[in-house]
Amino acid sequence: MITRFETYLRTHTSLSDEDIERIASAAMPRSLRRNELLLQQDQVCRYKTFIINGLLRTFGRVADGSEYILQFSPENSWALDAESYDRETPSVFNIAAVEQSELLLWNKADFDRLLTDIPELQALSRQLISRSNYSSRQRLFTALSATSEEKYEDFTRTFPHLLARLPLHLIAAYLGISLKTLTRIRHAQLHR
Amino acid sequence: MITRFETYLRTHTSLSDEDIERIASAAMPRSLRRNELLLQQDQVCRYKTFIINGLLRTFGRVADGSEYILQFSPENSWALDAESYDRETPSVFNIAAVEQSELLLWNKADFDRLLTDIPELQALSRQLISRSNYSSRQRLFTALSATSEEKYEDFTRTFPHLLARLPLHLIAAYLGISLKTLTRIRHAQLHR
DNA sequence: TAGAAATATGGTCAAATGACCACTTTTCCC
DNA sequence: GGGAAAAGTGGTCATTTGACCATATTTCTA
Repeated sequence: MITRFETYLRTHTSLSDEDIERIASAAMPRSLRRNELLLQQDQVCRYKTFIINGLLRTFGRVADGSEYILQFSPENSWALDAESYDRETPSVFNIAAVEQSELLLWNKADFDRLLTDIPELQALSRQLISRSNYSSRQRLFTALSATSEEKYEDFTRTFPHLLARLPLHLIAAYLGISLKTLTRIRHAQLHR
Repeated sequence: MITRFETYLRTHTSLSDEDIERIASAAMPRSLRRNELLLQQDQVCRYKTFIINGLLRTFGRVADGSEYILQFSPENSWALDAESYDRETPSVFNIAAVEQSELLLWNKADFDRLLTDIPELQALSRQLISRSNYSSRQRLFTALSATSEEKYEDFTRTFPHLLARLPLHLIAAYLGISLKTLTRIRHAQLHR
């Protein structure tokens, strides 16, 4: 289980075996059942989370109770509410499991120490943050400018591997369109 | 002119006079007329830019030529395409002046040196990047979840000082709605 | 394995939105 | 100062979208 994480580190960095071992051993394993929450809004996000297998979603709720998804985090990726984690303030978002998932958690104190002690982990961390920021910027632009159909096509292009694992209403919540609109788009694409 | 930037640094950091002087003297002044471009898509973003006065917009174009605005940068803020600047790759976005503007530019080599030499500048830089990321995340959520009217109200709440300086079609391009819809919202709010 | 819950699709209707056009007022710049 | 461009508003109509409802199918789980 932890081996998967070690493999991830080995393929994404050139960290020494000792460092990898040190990072991995600071983690707490956790599993999440389908729909179980990892982080609830109004709580502080206390952990940096690596997904070993399964699939998480980060989402927010609006006044009427409906949910909109900011991000999906499949195996070999990370999940956290960065603002809440960094500033130790209550989160406005939630993180929950879409599928039964296996996770590794680090609390902030431990992870910060690893970051200061292991420069290459810091480099990886920065790289991940940057990439995530570039892609949210791109996503914001798509959200502003694309039609519903373009948004769906963009999604299928960008995350082909997630398509089959997600119920349509979650894809709709990610695209910011109604389930009805999404079904219509799919229907129209069939007859072409 | 450069004094304004020095004042900015003094109120946002506790940098020494020497450091402030060093940072300021590495900058190139530049002015931009209304609608003049600072960065054009397909070009590499070579400068970190501080806005002394005036107002910039960062925007992208879609196939049909219409524009959508990612960000406004008024005086005492910064503008750049982070992804293009960091990776020295062609930008997909443009930056242009909404009003006649006075800027300070640093090229990457110079600014990187300042960052390594002056830890507190690095701290400020990190803080600015983080804040910008938190707010784009929040903005993405609004773009996904809010109605046109809610988006406009959110905008007036968040940027009351920009309202009077911006023509409506630029606000519409920022909200990702048509000018017509924006006019309708304003019309409806009058009769209430 | 049976019942319950989740999922996918479709129909209908009303509301929201955008495209296109016209007109007036304001602002800009030569 | 004056002509041109930009900005703001409004009308109309077609399209898109969402809300609500129903139903068939699949999946989950007790």
